[in-house]
This record gives sequence, structure tokens and C-alpha cells, in this order.
Amino acid sequence: MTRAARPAGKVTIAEVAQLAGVSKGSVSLAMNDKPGVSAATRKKVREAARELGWLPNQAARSLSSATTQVSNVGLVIARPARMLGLEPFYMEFVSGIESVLAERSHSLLLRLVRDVREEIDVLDGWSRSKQISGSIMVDFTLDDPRVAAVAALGLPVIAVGHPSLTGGLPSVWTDDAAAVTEAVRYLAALGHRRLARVGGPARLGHTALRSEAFTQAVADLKLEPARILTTDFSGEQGARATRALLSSARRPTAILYDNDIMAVAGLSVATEMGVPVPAELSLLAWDDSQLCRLTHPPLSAMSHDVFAFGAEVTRRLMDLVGRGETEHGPAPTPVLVPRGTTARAH
Amino acid sequence: MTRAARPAGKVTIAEVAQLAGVSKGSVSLAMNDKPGVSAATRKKVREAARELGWLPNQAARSLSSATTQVSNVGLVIARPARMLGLEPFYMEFVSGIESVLAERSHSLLLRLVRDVREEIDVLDGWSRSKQISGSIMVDFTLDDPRVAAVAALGLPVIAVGHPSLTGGLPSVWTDDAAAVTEAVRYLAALGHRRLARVGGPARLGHTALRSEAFTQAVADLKLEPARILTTDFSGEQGARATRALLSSARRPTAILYDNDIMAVAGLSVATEMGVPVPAELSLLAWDDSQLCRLTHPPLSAMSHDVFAFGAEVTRRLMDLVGRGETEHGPAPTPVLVPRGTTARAH
DNA sequence: GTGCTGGACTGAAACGGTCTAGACAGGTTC
DNA sequence: GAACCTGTCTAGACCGTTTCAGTCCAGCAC
Repeated sequence: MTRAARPAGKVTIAEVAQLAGVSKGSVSLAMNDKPGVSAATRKKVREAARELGWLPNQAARSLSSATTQVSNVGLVIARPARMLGLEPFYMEFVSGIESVLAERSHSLLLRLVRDVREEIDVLDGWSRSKQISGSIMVDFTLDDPRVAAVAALGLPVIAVGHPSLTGGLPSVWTDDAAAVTEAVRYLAALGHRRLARVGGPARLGHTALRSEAFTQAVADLKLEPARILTTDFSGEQGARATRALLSSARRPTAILYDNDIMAVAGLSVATEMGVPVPAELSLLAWDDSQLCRLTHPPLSAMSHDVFAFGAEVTRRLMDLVGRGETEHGPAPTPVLVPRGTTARAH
Repeated sequence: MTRAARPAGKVTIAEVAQLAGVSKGSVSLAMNDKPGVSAATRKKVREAARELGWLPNQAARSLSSATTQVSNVGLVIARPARMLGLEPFYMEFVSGIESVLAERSHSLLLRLVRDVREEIDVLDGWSRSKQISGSIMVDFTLDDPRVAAVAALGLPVIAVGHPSLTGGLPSVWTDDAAAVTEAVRYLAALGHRRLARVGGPARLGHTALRSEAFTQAVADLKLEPARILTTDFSGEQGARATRALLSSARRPTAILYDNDIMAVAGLSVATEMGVPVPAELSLLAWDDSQLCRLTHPPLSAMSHDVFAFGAEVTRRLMDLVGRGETEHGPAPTPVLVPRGTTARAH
């Protein structure tokens, strides 16, 4: 271990300067690869620094030069902690983020909060205390107050959400409307006339967008008016919604879910209620995490490489932080992957 | 929004002092709730600060007083990013961590690395740059180099792992040996004589501990010698291991898995190979995430509240950081939850 | 020799807080 | 009235960097 040699106490630039026989200024120049020192001096300084195990004090550094060089990226999620572990989307999203951060020696500063107000405070704090160089924002609502707040902070941010929601922030999004439309068309092509959708919380912008596209597609294809239930994305509420749909008078023959976990729960409910899938009921999940391949029958899904999505979002954030700009555009649209839970309507 | 009023530029303590008509020192005293200022002055200062939207510069603060008040906790995981999203354990563990951190306004600094060397460097950097007040360490190996490294850093750390692995660091662990023994006894009581186990990577300490306990229990009960296969915890390798076991000459009648994802994959393999579960094969998962309740039949598992475990680990870390000490002891032992994949041997 | 140039290096001024020693006012105690 | 508190407040040192205005000096042109 090289680190065994390092003295315990804290070394300052002055000591390095003394050992190298130069001034503090020269040490700073030498260590930061700036011009103004000869190669010989640079070498001498380097050696002194290594010998003393000196690493610059981050606080002092960022105090004197406003240009703090932090290598953290923020992510604030306003959902209950319990949900994070259950919702495969976030895990894969975070994994994708980490995959890009890791190769650039960056870390993710992750925080769960109760509401948007708290989220703004957290971002404010992180930004002021220079703990992050940028942040990823998710779960946009209509007229999201974070847009203005973050603009005022001057913090580089990539918004995950449709531009109609993210108010001019550089954004990455998936074309949910197109995906929903594809799903509805597919189900209609299979002969389904009575669809339903189990969606996320109504306050979320992308839920609204999907709902709108769903209703529109159903109307365009002249299917029966479709029910849309909203949930908190949890398996429990997905199960409850499914139970409600299946026990209603005119039960749907196909259900589109807004995430995997609810689709899986829905499949269980159907089985437990004796509704054969896919013979009498088609189910279509969203996101297509590994879960979808684990059930019996395996879930058909709107497939979406969430890991790659997280990676792409992060790549753009790094772009924004590094070059000051990045492209602004959609990620690949989720694509329908038929598996065992969708079939012709009987 | 209250924050709309805040001027864009950065406000310093001097401006607050001027507006309040006092000295910098008084502002510092007043804002930090320290004695030495009258109530009237304190109020005046508070108002001036609010009016200017002043928040102390963290860098300056931690430069002058060595006692930086950071509210981040570190977690470094030396596994590939892909795995993080797939392995329910980590997600639930992280959720549990966040649940405790959130209520104390702390954040999690998360980093994925390739190996232990890199992990040590990351902890070193975080510690020096005062980015975290403590860290959680996982995945201990025999003679883990992190133990010495972290001791040298003087960083408060909670180790997740059996004390035989964590070399004196304050630790939290589950009694895996007891749990494995319970699992083996249960399967033996069901009449199974030929067991197998699909475990994690051999280098991990807790895999070794479980393997040892497994072999011991099998021997104690005079069952047939049992095969143990090691994997990387992924579903693919779990499937492959199961396939190998089921296609071997004398195939086991019961398999114990080291996590959920492999058990789920194993169940799929059994179904696809036409081996009825649980009629001819009993499967027992580990961790018992939500996954286990989603399969058909639902997986029997060594159940372990990973969320609560993560929360407990974090609570102890906060203890350690705050009070300088914490208890050192085991978390609840995983408990066997029989569901649909275990039955009497035929 | 003088005057210039430019590269290497230095010294000291920021940066924005905290903290300490001491000033000052007003009250108590002898 | 002097001595001594005690509570409030201030001036200024200090934390460890970066940065910038200079100094110094070798080299070169004239």
C-alpha cells in the first residue's frame, strides 16, 4: 500500500513549498499544470508533495477560486423510500447513471424528499455548498416550480421529461405518446375493443401525456371509451386497480400498465381471479425490466432500455457541465415487445 | 415562492452585517445560535439575512472552522453497474438507507467502482475533501484491505458483514450461518436428502460463511454430500447453475439460492425443463424481495427485511458520527417463509 | 553600456467565514 | 469612588488555497 507512508496530520501547501524550496504560488502553479514554472521546479514540487502526501484542501481551494471542481452529480427523488426499492425503473435508471459516472470518476449524490419544495431546498443547498456540478431532475409536473428555481440557481441541469413540461431546460425524454399509441393500435389490431389503462399519479406530467395519447388513440380507432385508473405506481395499487377493472360490469379485455411492477401485480390478480391470461385478458407492461421475463406467462411490454436511458441522460449532463452545452432531444421510443400476456381477443 | 426575491449575485456576511448595522462577528454569532448577542440584535441580523437571501458559504465556513458540517454518507459498491439494477437487494438496501437519511436531511453519496483498490481511493478522496461524514461498507472479503485503509483515514464507518471479516470495525450483520442451517434442517425435515446450493462469488466473505454452514449442516444431518455452485449473483448464472444441477446424473431434489434473482431464474429453468416445482424439486430463495411473491408458484425464501436492515445500518452510522460510538451487533436472522416452491420430497 | 523583452518566481491580497482578545457600558460590591 | 463583574459587541487574525502585480535575471539588440 502506497498510502502507508503518508503522515497522519494535515499537510498544507506552505510545507510543500518549504520542502521544495519554492513559494506557495509556485507550488500551486506546478501542481495545477499551469504555465509559469520550469520543468525542473515542477518536478521538485511534485516530489515534495508526494513525499508529504499533500492533497489540496478542497475548502480553501473553492474559497479562493470560485471554480470549484467537484465531481458529484445530484439526483433528488420526491417519492417515498419504500417505493425506490420496489420500482425497477429507478434502480435501472440509477445503474445507468452510475455506469457513466463511474467511468469518469464521478459520484451520485442521491436524496429522497417528501415534496417539490424540499427538493428545491436540497438543490439550493447542494448548489451553494458546491457539492454537485450538475443535477438530473425527474418527475416533472405541469408548471413545475423547479424550473424557475433551478434557473435562478444557475445550476446545470438535465431534465428528464417532455419539453412541454420542462420549460426550456435541456431535456431528454421518451416519446410516450407515440409508444402509447403503438400499444393501443397493437391491442386494437388483436381485436380488443375494450381497453383500460392503469397509470401513475395524475400530478405527474408524463402520466397526463400518456393519458391524453391513450384517450386520443382509443378515440381515433373508434374503440369503446376506455377507463383510466391512477395509482401511486406501487404493486398494491396496481393490484387493486386490476381487481377493480376485472370485477366491473363490462370488464376490459386488455390493460395497459404504466410500469412493470403494477403489470406483474395485475397478472397475479388475474390468475387469482381465474381470468386466463392471455386467453381472456391481455396485459401490457411498461419499461420492461427483467421482471417481465420472470413471470408466467412472461409479460408483453413497451420495452425501454432504462439503463441506457439513464446513461444517456448522464452523458448529456456531463456534456452540459463540461462544454456548457448539450443536445436537447428525445431518447429512443419504447418499442412493443410481445410476449405471453397479449393475444387475440376471444 | 419566497425564493423569487433573492438577488442573483452572491451575498457575503459583510453585507448582512452592514445592513443589520453590526459587525461580521455578531452576524456569525447570531446566525449560528451562539450566545453573545442580544435577542434584539439576533432578530435584526436574521431579518437582514433573510432580506438579502444570505446563506453562508460552505467553503469559507469549513476553511475557518475545521469542523465541517457535511450531511452526506458514502456508499461504494464494487460491482458492475448493470448488476445494481437487477439485484433487488441493493435497491432495497439503498431505500432503507435513504429512509433514515431523508428524515435527518442527509444524502447518500453513491459510487460504483471496479475493485477494492479503487474503492479505497474513493473513500480517501471523499474523506479528505470532507464530502462525507461517514460511510457504509459492504461486500467484505477475507483479509479485506479496506479495514486497514479506513482505520488510517479515521473515517467513521459501519461495516456490513460478520465480525470475523470486518476486523474490528463496528459492524452489523445477519447470522447467515444460522439461517442456512435452518434452511437445510427444513428441507431435510421435508424428506430431502440430496440438496444443492447456488451461491454468490467465492471471494465474498459471506458466501464462504454460508457455504461452510451449509456443508456443516448437511453433514450433521447425514444427508448426501451436497453440491455448491458459485456465481456472480446474476440471473443468467443462476439459470445456468440450475440447468447444470438439473441435468446432472443424480439431480438434487432441493436447491437453496443465495439471492432472489437466481431463484427466480432457477424456477424458470425448472419449468422450462419440465421439472415440476414443488412436486419434484423444492426451491428456496434468499432475501425475499417482492420478487418472491410474483412468481408462480410463489417462492419460499429465507426472508430478510433488507429495507429495515439498510435503515438499521444507517441508524448506527448516524450514531457513530453523532455520538462517536454505536452498538455493535447482529440484525435479525433471516427467517424461513414457506411458500409454493417447497414441499415434501416425493 | 543601456534598454527591452519575456520567462521564472515571489509576496501579498483576496476569498468568506469563525474565533479570540479586548473595548465598552452599566451594574454590584466593597 | 475604585475595583470588579457580566453581557454585548467589534476589530482583526486566521484557515489554505489561487491569483495577480511585481521583482529578478538572463539574453538580446542596438
